[in-house]
Amino acid sequence: MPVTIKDVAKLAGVSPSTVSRVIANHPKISQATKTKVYEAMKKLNYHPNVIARSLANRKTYTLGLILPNADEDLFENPFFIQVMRGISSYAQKKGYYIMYSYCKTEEQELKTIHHFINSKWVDGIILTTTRFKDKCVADLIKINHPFVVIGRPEENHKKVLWVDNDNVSAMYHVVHTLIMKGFKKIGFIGGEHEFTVIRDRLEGYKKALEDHGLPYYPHLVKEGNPTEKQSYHAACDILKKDKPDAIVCTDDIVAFGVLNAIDEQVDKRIAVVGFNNTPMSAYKTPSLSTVDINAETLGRYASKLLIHQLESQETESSNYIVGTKYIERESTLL
Amino acid sequence: MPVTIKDVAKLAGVSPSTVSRVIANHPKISQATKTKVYEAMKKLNYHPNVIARSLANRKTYTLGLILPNADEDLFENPFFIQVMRGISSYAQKKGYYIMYSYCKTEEQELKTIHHFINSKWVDGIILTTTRFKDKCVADLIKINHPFVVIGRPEENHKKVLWVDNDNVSAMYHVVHTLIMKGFKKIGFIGGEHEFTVIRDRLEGYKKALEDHGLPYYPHLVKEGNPTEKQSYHAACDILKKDKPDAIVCTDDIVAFGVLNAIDEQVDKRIAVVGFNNTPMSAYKTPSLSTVDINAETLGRYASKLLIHQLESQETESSNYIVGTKYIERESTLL
DNA sequence: ATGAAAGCGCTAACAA
DNA sequence: TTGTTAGCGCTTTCAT
Repeated sequence: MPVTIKDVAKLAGVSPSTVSRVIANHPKISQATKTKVYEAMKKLNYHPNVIARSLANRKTYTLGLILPNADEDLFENPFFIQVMRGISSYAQKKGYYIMYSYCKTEEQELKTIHHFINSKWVDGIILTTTRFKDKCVADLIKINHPFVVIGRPEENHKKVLWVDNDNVSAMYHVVHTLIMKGFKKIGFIGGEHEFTVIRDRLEGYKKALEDHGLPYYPHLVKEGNPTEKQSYHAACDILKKDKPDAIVCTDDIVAFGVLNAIDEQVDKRIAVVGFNNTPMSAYKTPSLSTVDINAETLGRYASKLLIHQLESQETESSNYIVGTKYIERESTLL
Repeated sequence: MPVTIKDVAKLAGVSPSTVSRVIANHPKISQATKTKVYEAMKKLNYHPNVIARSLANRKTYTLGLILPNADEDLFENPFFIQVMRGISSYAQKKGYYIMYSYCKTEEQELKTIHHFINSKWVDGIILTTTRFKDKCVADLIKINHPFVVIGRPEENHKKVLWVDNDNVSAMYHVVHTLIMKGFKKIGFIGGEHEFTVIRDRLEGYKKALEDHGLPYYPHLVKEGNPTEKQSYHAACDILKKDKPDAIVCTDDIVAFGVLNAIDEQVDKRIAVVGFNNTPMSAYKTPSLSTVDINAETLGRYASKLLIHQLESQETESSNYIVGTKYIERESTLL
């Protein structure tokens, strides 16, 4: 038989509601009764039942985390685990718990989100990637349920909570740096165009070329499935037609595929830059120049924004931009 | 105002309990009322409130996942994310959700476990690593709460649900294979001795040496913090005193540190084997021979065992041994 | 500052 | 086969 609030009340010689008030740290409660109640709780080893509290409160103190389950490759990307740790570190501090769910497709994401919300499982939702016209974002806006998204949503910037890197300027900086070092013909290989992060990085790439008066060659730009294999083929395609002196990529895994393709060339002097600063990027030979996007910070701010909204606290803004850092390694030192 | 079971009952012209029975797929319910109720649910867009159901049922359909948060290095180890995916894939199929929590220390693990249980958040607990005399395991046994552990607990084999690789024979096989290839003086560098997985792999190492009539040299064996840096130093220590022709490691990250140390040697002809088949192991130059431990399968079986126990289904046994596979790559081809 | 009582939404024993 | 009723454990008006 579990010990309930009633047992505590009885032992402390007060009413259940008083015990409840003590737990909730209600202001108008005398120090004397507080002490009595705390003692009774200790003596009985009482612990509030979260489920009962949730039912009465209509608040579960749980956040639902939607994780994509794309390719193996993509998945083992430490990005997600870093994000999860960031989310958890803030949430835990605030007494929130995280429920996660892997979703294979956008359809399944929608289904999971609706289930989380309809069944009243969670107070808020965290999305970890943003598509161009994201149905999840659209739905969440429509049903007006609290959520935050990692990655800038294409529409409704103001209404939506989001955290992201400034991917345009991050990639701009990479390309700019390469150009300053004397690279002139720079290719771009990226993931699916439907994700805003890819679009942004492509935009930064284009902008940098433009600002430096360099032409944009469509045949040097490839987007697609960001696996090592696909990226290898993408690089081969480019190298068959032309010979860039550098290739920037939207992910380290993409860069690895590109490096493999370059390795088969006679002239291997092509600089490569990845993105995300995965552990692998440092281990590879040659080590890979890449961009650290501070994934853990992205996660931490995501839960921060969401929890603040749930507790209707004032926030400076509805979004955060997390800084990035270009890390130069051997793959750009030719 | 949320739509409840009462609204459905009213519209369908039945009692709330009948609706409840329809939801639970109770056998003794006429097809006619079933249809009526389903229609009413559709019409009202009704979704059961899990929290209320949990309170009435004393069952949350939620599993608590305890994740260690050791070193950055360790953490970005894809092992955990693979395990998580495995857990989730089975749980989701069975209608269970997963709540995760990162714990920095064993103390915090204990605290989190007790909180999960005391507050009635979860039906069962999943532990992702096992220490030698694991306090979490001991506590969970003491309070007799359902749980499963990934890694074989040192004590109470029979009473506890667990899944693990056969780490003794996995490492035995590695060392055996090396010996068969002509390696004679084989070192061992591993993680903390407090973890059973490390103990087991060490045991397999010793056994293989013994079975092949090779001596066990304590100065060729190091255990400690399994970071790249620490492992580098451990390897340096060994190489200062002696010159093994192979070193087996309990983790790929350890092996990377060892490779760095070897790289500084004049004679680099020392074979290295890692463990866990991380993506990095294939990318490294030279690529690293390693052992695939099927982390996702470990996770899947863990949730399977736990959920079966929660639903008091018969299980063939209280534990699973998940197969391993030695993957030979360049680091052992000298 | 504290207590009584109703209710959060669902389930289950007991009746019918 | 279905309805009635009494909880599950906690919160929260409304009194006092």
